[in-house]
Amino acid sequence: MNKRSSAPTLQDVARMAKVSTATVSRCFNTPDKVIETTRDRVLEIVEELGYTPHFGGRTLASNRSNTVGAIIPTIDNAIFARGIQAFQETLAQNNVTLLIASSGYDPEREFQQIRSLISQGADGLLLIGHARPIKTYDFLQRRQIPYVVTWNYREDSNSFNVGFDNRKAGSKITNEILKFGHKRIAVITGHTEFNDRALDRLNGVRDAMKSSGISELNLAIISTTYSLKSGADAFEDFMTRKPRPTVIMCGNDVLATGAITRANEMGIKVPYDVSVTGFDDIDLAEVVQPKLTTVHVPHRRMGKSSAKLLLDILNGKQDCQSLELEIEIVLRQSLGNAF
Amino acid sequence: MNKRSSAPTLQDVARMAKVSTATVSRCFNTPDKVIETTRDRVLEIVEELGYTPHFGGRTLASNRSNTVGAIIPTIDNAIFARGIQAFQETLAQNNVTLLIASSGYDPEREFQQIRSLISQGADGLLLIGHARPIKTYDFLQRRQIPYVVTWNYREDSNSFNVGFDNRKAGSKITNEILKFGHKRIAVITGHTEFNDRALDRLNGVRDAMKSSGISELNLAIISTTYSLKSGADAFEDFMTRKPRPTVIMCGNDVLATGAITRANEMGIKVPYDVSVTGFDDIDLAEVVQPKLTTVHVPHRRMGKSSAKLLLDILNGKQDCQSLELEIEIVLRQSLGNAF
DNA sequence: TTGCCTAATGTAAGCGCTTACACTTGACTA
DNA sequence: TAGTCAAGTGTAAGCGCTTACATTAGGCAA
Repeated sequence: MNKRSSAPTLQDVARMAKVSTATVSRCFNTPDKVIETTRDRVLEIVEELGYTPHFGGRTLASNRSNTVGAIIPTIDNAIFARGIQAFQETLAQNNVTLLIASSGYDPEREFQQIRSLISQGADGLLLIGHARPIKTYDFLQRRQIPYVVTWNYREDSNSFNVGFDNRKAGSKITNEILKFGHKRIAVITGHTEFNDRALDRLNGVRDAMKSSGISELNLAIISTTYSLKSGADAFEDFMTRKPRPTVIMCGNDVLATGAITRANEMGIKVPYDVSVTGFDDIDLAEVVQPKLTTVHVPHRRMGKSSAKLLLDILNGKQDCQSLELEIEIVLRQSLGNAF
Repeated sequence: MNKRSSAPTLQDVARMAKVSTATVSRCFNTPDKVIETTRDRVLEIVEELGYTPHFGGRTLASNRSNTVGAIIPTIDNAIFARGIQAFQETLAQNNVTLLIASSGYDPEREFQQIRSLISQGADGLLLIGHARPIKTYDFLQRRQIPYVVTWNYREDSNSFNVGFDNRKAGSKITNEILKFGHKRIAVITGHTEFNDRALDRLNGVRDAMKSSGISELNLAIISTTYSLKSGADAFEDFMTRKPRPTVIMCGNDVLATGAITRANEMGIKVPYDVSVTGFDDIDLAEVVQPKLTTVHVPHRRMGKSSAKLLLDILNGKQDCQSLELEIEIVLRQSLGNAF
């Protein structure tokens, strides 16, 4: 990597403005401690030189970076995009920069990324979901790293936590489905290892079935990766089984869209031949035909609230609180009566 | 922001391993200059302490950060997600971290973000498109910042550049459309100010029409923001005009999907009543009914190649070359004969 | 006038790291 | 045997910045 040789330094500015480096520094950090005439002169030079403070020097000296990190499973998925965008916007309003890294749903990589972001100077972190190895939590604990867990809310969590209860959400949509008279339920879920959102949703389905007195024997599950094609393939798999399920619940809208697309190709009519539901309520849900009945997740609010909480923690605010958000079921056309 | 007080330092490691700080440092940076027994001892302590090198110190001392920044118009859009994901993966393979910032299509904010990323220590940058104010280029020039422009390829660019020629692409799909006998063409484009991709695509349409001897009077244009709803509204607007266009070309697949969705709602049959085309070939294109005829953009290849080029530049490799990628037209169902 | 206080600014230490240079040791060559 | 060299390690300077503390100057009360 090459040198950033030509970058002007605080020294350069100080020399040209005929003040000490301390004064220049104060112009940035505590402007009201510098008399206006001096400040103007300094800022003029700053402009002229195109001076930008050197981040490394700054963090070293002040032991803070105004940077937080977020580690998300993948960038390439609409599921996270909206929430992260809101998270970032809120941080930006507070002059905090966001570093984004992705783990590819791999806890080991997540751990590395956490270390990497911390050594990059991140003051705090945003993490998705609760499920991660103890050693990761140990590290966070030992290094006293402020962090917020989002995308899932758990009553009993030891972490600061903003999100919705995926288990309740799973139950809620299942109850809705049961109202339509469905008995044979199939679930296409994302892999549940180290993905507590997926796992909790699935357990929510089980909860609801149990409390309605429906045997687990009526529940069929395929777990797969999050892609249109996986959703489509899993759908086809279910449709070749006998007896067919009457409803196919999908772990997110991407899987559900894949399923419906395949249904259309196979000439299977949704919801007349089989119902399909999604989860998330991303744009896709209103694009696919028939439109998806799904769980509406308040992504933007989640991102914004997470940012606020993390900022509060970092600013040492007292009694910071975890926050549970509510979800709603959005009834569209892909869920119909059991036949 | 709070202190990271409890982080162990190089010193701590050195003391516990009974070596100098230089040796510990070498274990990380030039491991083959340290004899194995020493290295093992050091790494053991590193593990035990959960030591992570302090980024600030590191950048200060070495004047490099192994970090590059990317400024994209928005995170919340599938258009960029795939390419950026590939970009990031390639960097990660080379132990380079990616910082992502978003500009919201605003050149002023882009400039700020560039400054911010640079002061964060980014060694180089990825920028989307060529269109930005001179002062931004001046800054990049003056500070000698290595950068790669992507998502558009221009023969005459002064910048390192990986992408496809949006103008040619615009022509190419227009020619395809003309083969289907279309004469009255409507375009729904993103705003073209400081968006050279959109502008070039539009100019490509004009080029193709001109060389086929079709008057500009047969071209209607609406420029709008990139969202499903904007696409839908613009579509409806066009459909109420007389005479109606026979084909609606959309600046990207999101707009096109919005258009088709609205068509379905209005009972307008695509492609029998009107044809619709997109641009990008994201997942959406195969989900919407009818499936989209669109321009396939090699997003992943673009991201990967951009990363490689940027890394080469940063490593001071000689004769780095800009790279033009080819696009292809994907014929699906949304384009039919003019009626 | 003297003494005290405050506001503005300067001085200089040191944040954690890399690296040029110096030193030590042991092996090899002439 | 002395001389040369390379490998492994240590010493210490200094990267750009913040900030505790020191200094200066001017205003005001006694």
